[in-house]
Amino acid sequence: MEATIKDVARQAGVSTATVSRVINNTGGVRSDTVKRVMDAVKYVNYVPNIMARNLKTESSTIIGFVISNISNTHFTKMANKIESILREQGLNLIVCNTADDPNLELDHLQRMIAMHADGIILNTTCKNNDWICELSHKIPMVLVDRNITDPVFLGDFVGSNGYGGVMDLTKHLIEKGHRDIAIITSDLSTSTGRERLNGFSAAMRTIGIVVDDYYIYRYDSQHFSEEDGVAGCQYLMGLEKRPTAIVVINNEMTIGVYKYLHNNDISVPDDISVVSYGNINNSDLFRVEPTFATLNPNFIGEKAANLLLSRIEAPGRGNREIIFEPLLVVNESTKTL
Amino acid sequence: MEATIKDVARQAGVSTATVSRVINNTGGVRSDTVKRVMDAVKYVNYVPNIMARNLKTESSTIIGFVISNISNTHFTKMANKIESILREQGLNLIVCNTADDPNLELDHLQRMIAMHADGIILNTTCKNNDWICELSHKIPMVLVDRNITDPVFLGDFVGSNGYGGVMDLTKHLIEKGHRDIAIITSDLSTSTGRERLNGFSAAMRTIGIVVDDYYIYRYDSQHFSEEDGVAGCQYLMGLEKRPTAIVVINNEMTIGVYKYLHNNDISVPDDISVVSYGNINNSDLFRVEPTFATLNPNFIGEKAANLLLSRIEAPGRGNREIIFEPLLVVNESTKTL
DNA sequence: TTGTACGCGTTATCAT
DNA sequence: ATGATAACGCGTACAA
Repeated sequence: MEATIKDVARQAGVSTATVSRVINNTGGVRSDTVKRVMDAVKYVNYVPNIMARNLKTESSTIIGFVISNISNTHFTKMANKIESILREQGLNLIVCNTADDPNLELDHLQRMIAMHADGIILNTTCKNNDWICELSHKIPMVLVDRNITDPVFLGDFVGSNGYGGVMDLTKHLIEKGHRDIAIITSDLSTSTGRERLNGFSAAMRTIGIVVDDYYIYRYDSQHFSEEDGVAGCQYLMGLEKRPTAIVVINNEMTIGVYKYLHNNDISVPDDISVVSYGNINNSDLFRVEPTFATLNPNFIGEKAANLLLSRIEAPGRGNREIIFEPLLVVNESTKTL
Repeated sequence: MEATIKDVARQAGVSTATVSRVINNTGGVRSDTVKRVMDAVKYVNYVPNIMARNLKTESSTIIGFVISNISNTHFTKMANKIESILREQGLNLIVCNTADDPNLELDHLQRMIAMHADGIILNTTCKNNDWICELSHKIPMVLVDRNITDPVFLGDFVGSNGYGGVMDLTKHLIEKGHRDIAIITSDLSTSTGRERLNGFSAAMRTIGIVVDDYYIYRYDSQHFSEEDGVAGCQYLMGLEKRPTAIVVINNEMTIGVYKYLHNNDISVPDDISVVSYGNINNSDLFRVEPTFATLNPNFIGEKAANLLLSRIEAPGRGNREIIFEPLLVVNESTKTL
């Protein structure tokens, strides 16, 4: 079916070795034979078989970007940035979506290693930590957003200060006079989930409120999705005594919260204040612009790509961490009590 | 470095053939040897080399999804849907972003063919038509959104009726009394760009207006991006006599239009009416909900995935086309003159 | 039930 | 400057 290097060789009347030299331009071939080979390549429509090539060379030019939610613009913007940087180095980015399913994460990572990818940028589910720690010794790896704090892990991390960011958001509400402040958080087995909740708790402690498992205004959802935001908001709005403000710990869930409130004619910020950890795409066009803590996917993507490149150069180097400091952007979604 | 099938064989004290039989469970192996092999696999941490495997089997389980804009939720939602369908068949979706660059499109497609992908779902740049037509005879291919109307092309197409959709949008404006109607369109070498402009022209003809190259209210941008929407809007708002309404032919450009108008304190719909071809993510939260023609990425994704699956079964079958009929959703962005 | 041996398409080594 | 050939890791006849 597909033309192989042999077909080209036969067509050009040379050996496969020469063809190989030409298509990889290793040099040492007379210019007229180069031309003969090139013509033959065109003629038989030859495309080198990557499988076979990698089998020999023990390398691909593939970088895997494995993410938990391909519909979240936070990640797609990151993907854009990463791709543009890697492409300059002749590397090809491949995006894989785990949908936060640990099994899919394993699948994708297995495939990456099986393809002999040159590196991986991973937004992990945090459910395969041991396995990933082992993997990190075999392939250059950079984690984004969610960290793995295991001494065995070898690689870099780029994320944001979720503790400080959520603390700032919460303090902002406190300064506006709020006390009955709710939080919609998610999967606490992720580093981000824990950190952000801790930031909230720390801020609440300053006004003498303990946020524990029994804190009435706390909702721990399973995922970080819009649907989970809806569910969390529904729960909170169903309470006998409603909170006056909600802290939502990621952008997608905030959208869910906004939609629930809008669909149920609950006004922001008149009836309830809302703050979000992380930018929401196009939120400057929203009826009520959310107050949020900035998260910069371009920044994170750029750092991650560069860390990975330097790690590919020196795979054994020590772990590095880059933490983005979110800024508080105050908009219309919070009112003074 | 990496453990190979030989290491497993040595460790388990069997031949490589037996190991192969076990990991592919082809059967015909005593259960205790199966166990011995499995243990050895764990022990040496063996992952089969996909390159080598595919080199033998002449197949991968890879499906390429090559798109023009990974930041457009239209495509990421499609990706989610496609992935969930393909996964049931044990196929792995890989997403590649061309950013509407014909060279990147070639790169990605070359790599897909070189990886012996089992199929491709493509949102083409429409700049490599001849090459893609040839390619379509070598690998099962389904086009989404943008079509290639070349008799040589072998494959399926899933898209939407851009002609009718934009015509409906325009007629809606006409019925509201608008006459000075502008259009922001894009790259007319794409099938979608042409079609949608034609729909607009047809509607305008019903009120005796000719939309040609010199039609003052027409802006042809290069890409379909938000930035191009901004530029188009800026041009139109700079005209001596402004239009009273704008038809924008995709969702991203509409966002650009919205942002330009918002940033320049031009009110929608009081100062100008706007309609969009295609849904805008979260537009139900917008200050002014846009009137738009629906585009259903889930629908398109589902159809595309299923067409591809059936084409993989029978690669030579005749071309098929599925056209989604957009619905007009009237919201607040259009006012009666 | 298990093992031996060949070939997939490529690159790299060693001759020539 | 070019060619013959061994390897890469795997699956699979065929043999045992």
